[in-house]
Amino acid sequence: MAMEKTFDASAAEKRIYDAWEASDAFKAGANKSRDETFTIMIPPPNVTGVLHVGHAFNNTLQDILVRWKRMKGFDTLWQPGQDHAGIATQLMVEKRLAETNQKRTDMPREDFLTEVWKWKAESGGTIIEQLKRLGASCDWSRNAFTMSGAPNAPEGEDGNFHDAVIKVFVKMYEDGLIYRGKRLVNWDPHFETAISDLEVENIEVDGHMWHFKYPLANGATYTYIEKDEDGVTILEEERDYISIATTRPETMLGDGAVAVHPSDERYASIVGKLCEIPVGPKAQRRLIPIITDEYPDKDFGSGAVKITGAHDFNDYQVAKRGGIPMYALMDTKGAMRADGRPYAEGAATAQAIANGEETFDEAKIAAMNLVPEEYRGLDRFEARTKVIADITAEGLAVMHDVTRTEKNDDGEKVEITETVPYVEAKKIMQPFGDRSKVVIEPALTDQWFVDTDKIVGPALDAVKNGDVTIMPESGEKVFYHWLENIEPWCISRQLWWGHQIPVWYGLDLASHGFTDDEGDGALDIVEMMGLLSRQTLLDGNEQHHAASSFDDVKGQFSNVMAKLPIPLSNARVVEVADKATAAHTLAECLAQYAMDQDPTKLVYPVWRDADVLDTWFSSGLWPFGTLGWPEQTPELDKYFPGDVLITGQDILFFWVARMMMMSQAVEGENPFHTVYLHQLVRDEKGEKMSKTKGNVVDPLVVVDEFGADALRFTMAQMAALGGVLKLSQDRIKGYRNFGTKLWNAFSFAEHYEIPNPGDTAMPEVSQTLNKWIIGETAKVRETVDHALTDYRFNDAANALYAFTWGKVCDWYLEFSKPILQGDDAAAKAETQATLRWVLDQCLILLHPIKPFITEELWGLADSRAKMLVHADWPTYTAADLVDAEADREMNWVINLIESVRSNRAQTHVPAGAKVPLLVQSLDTKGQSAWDNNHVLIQRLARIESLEHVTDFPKGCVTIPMDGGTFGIPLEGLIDVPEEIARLEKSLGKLAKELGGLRGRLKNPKFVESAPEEVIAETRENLRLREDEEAQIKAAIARLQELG
RNA sequence: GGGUGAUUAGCUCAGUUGGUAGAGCGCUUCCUUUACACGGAAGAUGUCGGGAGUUCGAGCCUCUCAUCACCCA
Repeated sequence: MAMEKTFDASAAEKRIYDAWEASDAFKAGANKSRDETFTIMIPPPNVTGVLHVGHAFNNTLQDILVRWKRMKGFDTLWQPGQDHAGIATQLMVEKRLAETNQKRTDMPREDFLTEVWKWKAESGGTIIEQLKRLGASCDWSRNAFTMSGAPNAPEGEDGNFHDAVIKVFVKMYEDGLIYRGKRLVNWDPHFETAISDLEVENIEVDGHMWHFKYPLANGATYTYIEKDEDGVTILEEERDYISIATTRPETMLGDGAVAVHPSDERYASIVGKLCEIPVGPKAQRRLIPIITDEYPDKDFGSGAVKITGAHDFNDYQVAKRGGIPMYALMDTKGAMRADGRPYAEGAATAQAIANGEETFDEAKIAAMNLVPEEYRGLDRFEARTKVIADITAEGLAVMHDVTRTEKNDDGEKVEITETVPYVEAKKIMQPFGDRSKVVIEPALTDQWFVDTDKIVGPALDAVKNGDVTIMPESGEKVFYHWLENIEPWCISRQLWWGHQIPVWYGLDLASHGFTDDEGDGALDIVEMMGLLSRQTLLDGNEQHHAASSFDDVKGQFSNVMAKLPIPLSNARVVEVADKATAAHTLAECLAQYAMDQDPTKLVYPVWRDADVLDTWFSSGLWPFGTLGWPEQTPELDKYFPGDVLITGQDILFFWVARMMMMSQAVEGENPFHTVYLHQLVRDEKGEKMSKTKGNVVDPLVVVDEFGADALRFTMAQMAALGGVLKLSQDRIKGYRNFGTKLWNAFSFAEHYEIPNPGDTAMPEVSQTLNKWIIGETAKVRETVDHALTDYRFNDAANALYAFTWGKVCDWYLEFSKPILQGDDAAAKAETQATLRWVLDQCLILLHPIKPFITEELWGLADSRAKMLVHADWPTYTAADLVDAEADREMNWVINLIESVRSNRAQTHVPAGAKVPLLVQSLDTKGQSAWDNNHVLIQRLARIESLEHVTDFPKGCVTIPMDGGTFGIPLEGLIDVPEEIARLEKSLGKLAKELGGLRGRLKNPKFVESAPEEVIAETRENLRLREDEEAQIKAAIARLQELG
């Protein structure tokens, strides 16, 4: 069966991939011939995801390493899987529900989760199929999912991941590494959840800065003096207010203070006084103190800053330092709060606090709603507009004069000066949710945090002491910088899709005054009812415990209850939906008890945290969760810790650092020894790919057009460490052509009817040509191994390209033609065997990068012991196989052919014409090189004959070679002046080089300090150049005689 | 504002302990020669961003300036 003209990738790829899978070629440990393991954990793509060019790059590199190690006989595992991707997936399913006018919040949580699982079943396999099209050789039988084994998972989604996540949470909770706290977090008003710092994108947008007057209390005044840089007073006036600049007027209602810098003389006289927030009902304007803090920048705005601890990260720090109350103004949707007691009451309490007349704690502040009735329920941006309008209307906006030119009724230009509110147009950095794209609101909420300070140490040390290498090295600096300044990691998310936090809460009865007034160890009805009538159960504190299930947590609550007076000490712990239900249930059962005095009916209701864990909490467990942890499986034993993590630089903090911290915190080991970070893949101009720009390259479209191998080779070739990745269509096309070149090398072999028995051993050879190519093969094998060992994928790809095309196809195949067509049966047989062997080596060495076409060509043989995917990687070395003499001779031949061709072309000898060749003073080595290879030389350089001469004729082009000078007599064929000009040009170049070489050698310091071999090399170089110069000069002389 | 990286042929990029610059694509000329026109042969193009320094010698090391990109504020 004759080979097709080119490799039909689209037809062959699926067939080949199916054959690999059918033979379990990718299974963990497949083709192992040694005990060493090689493990790569795939960075799990989102289960919602579709393959983008970053995945294609990332997974190509992983596949190259895995295929290479598998062929080398390592016990290899490439662990695949997907991430449940909390926010992204929930968003996706919500969008889908919206198509049928359904909303998540209209359905029970269970039903929504069923929808998500349904959606996962439908489209979760997409990315797997796409990875297969790339040729990814993952052990798909082990495919993992970060939500596997969750309580609500449908059949077929069993697995250990949920257990692992819960177990780690409980362990870290018990070890004191996880805590609950009220802190300012990034709040996404669209998803109504907290998100981590890393999920926030700060984008510069056009904003405004408003300037408002905060009147001093009781009509106080002060002299405001503004000085310029030289200390000269430029403004002096009496003021009864302090001017505040803000980009967020709607948060003024929550101000707790005004801060100025301690060194700011302008305000020194009013520090400690009170000023009035100029918004809200006049009767209840709140007064807040003017304080000092290092935070305000004297040169920014007015130098005075309003402090709104619950709505700004900087203010939060100031408020914490200064003990300033932080009043939360917004609800979970980013609208102004509408809950709680009337504004007047809240404002009065706040005033009492500001006056120091009343103490406060977190819970008390949190319950207060300081939004005046007229603003309640407004969206935050509507509220902003209204606040601005109200303040301006009252005359408390800072005004300034603006002059503009206008045409009056007569068409004349007139200048009009108006006094308008002072509003600066300003670029401001605004935080956006990376998923929701809405403005993130800092919000003061109760969240769960990992105490990263406590677990960051081992991860830092691992890199510092070299246990984990980050490539490129610059990644290490970035890693240190982030980890050394690490913030607590907020891990709770107010979502439904995810691992529900395994924490249960109960009302803290001890703190509710369920006290035993009589001290008799028992509560009587009066004592209990007294408490209930105060109705403080809902506002009060809670206690919480973590455990992997409700049954496990029961005991912990019982233990606490046991310390309470009878009969509460015997109450049965039951689970209810939420806090409100708990309070209700408790009250009801106490009332019941009051009637029947039956302690067996007493219950203590607890409720589970409704939140789920940050997706990255579970993906942090990926290196061992995928191997069956917490079960001590054989796979865990064998494949953990793994070897290399290949991932994008953008994910270093999100994932890499957290995996390192979690692996250490849980298993006490580093999850891998090497991290290979790569950049974002960009378009050919170096710009980020984005849908809006329309420059997104779909890897599957590329695969359709050029085949997976071409894309893979391009990816490998781009993968220089630390480099920017620019993907260009032309390159991909070029490497597709490379595949065709390889294909044609095989059709060459077929054309010459070279036997193809398969699995040929390296032949014993006597022909120089064959010795040479075997040596070249050994060299490239070493280069490839070294390159891949060092993760220099581009070096490996380039070396293989240069070898296959530049050595095998350009020279070896050409050289072999005369032998293959000749009569020397022994030489022919040897060359046939060598050629087959060399081509097989090309397939083996190229297979990790170009798996499909190589497997296809491998299959052309009569029989093969194994598929190429499991072929044994060669171990021969250049030291054993390179024959220096053969090497020298073949290079001499190549050199001669190239020189003759070059001279022919430049002197316009017709390409088809055969020319005679002359040679002068050829030494024995040269003569033998000629004798051995003259057939090749004559054929490839189109030479008629060789004649020994003592002098070259006039009009002869000379070719200086090691061991003799060749010449082509061209009298009458060449354009003399043109040829002289050409030679003089090269003489000019040579003179420059000679100058440099001579200059160096004449410099005594160079001779003194440079290493021996460098000097020797320079001398040899000079000798050769001088030789060349002499020959060119001679050639010019001859030509001049002619002219 | 802080950090990291980049700046090399027309384009996209290599260049591993400092020894005097390479690849692919594109371009020019020639060739349809019995593996391959997704091919073959030959060729042109670089004060390695600017400036200074260390060195016998700098694309590579140091400093500085400029421009760009990304990350974090």
